[in-house]
Amino acid sequence: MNIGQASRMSGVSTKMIRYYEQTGLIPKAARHDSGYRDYDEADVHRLRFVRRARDLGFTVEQIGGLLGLWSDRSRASADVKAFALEHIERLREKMAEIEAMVRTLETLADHCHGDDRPDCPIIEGLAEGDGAPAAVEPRAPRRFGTAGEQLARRPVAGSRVRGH
Amino acid sequence: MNIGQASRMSGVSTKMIRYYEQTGLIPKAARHDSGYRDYDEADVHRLRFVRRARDLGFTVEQIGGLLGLWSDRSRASADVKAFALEHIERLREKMAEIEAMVRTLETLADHCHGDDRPDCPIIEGLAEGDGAPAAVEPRAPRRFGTAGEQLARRPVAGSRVRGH
DNA sequence: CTTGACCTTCCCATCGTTGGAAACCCCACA
DNA sequence: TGTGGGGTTTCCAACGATGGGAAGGTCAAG
Repeated sequence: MNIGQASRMSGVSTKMIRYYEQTGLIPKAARHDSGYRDYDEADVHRLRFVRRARDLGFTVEQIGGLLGLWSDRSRASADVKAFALEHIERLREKMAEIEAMVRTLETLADHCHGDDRPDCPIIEGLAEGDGAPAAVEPRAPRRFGTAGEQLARRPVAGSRVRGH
Repeated sequence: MNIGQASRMSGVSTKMIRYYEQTGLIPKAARHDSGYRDYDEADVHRLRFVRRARDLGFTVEQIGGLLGLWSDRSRASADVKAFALEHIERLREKMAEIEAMVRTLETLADHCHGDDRPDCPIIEGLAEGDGAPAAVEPRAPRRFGTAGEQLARRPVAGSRVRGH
């Protein structure tokens, strides 16, 4: 089948299928004489695997590892479990960071009367708030970046395949 | 003061200070005869504001809005509060997405014995799991992208200024 | 044979951030 | 006065995952 149908069946956009192939996450697709990529059920199966892993927050690199574990019939289930548990741990850290943001913001918002007057503890909190970096000892490098950095991200993607 | 000192005092890297200036988030800095940028206390104050907002997960664009609210003495505190509450809402959505991932992964991991044998419900869940996109109706476009997409992000950044 | 849907390979943009190169500036020390 | 080292300037590129679009080739139905 052509890439479009594989896309529809897997839920991975054609753009991403080509990208995954190009970066080596998935093997190069077979080609028709025309040059069109040709996919079979196994390919679609793999693409679905990739998409589900992606939906669970694994990076493409990690998915490479998962694909390896998938096709390695000699690997122990403990290996997979460790992989998953580590990922869960990372997800929890991310959640904790966001939760901390929410708490801070709620505290600020709670103290803001939210009426027509200009005085606003939220803005003042941002302007004068603690955590003054000059007064703060160097924070240890964080393994996976601030959650804040993750929030500034990309628009519309739940609409992956259908989106065009 | 030079950019380096402003960076140290604000917790914003020199790179980012220049970037914020270039993109218009902050006004162009004054210059010495030498061409070096020149910052005063007010500039540092603004940079700190930006950094705190960033740490709370606001995008640079949103921070532009916040800076406007900050300097607009005629705006109502209600405006700021609405801004904050909306952001909190977005943070909560993000958390909920990640939480859903965690739940799914935990369910899978719970069913994995995690020993030397190769059978692994985690891998099988990825390979065969429900949510088969072909069988699923088009999901509505999501306003802020899947949380999964946010997780593939950047290394080391808590070490912003100290990092070099 | 035309039309339109599909496919191909390109390159570009996004967002926030870092890295590096080549050049220039400043200050202290000899 | 020379020199060295550190700070600074601008510019260009990369990351990761994704979408957008152009310019052209292919295919199947009419």
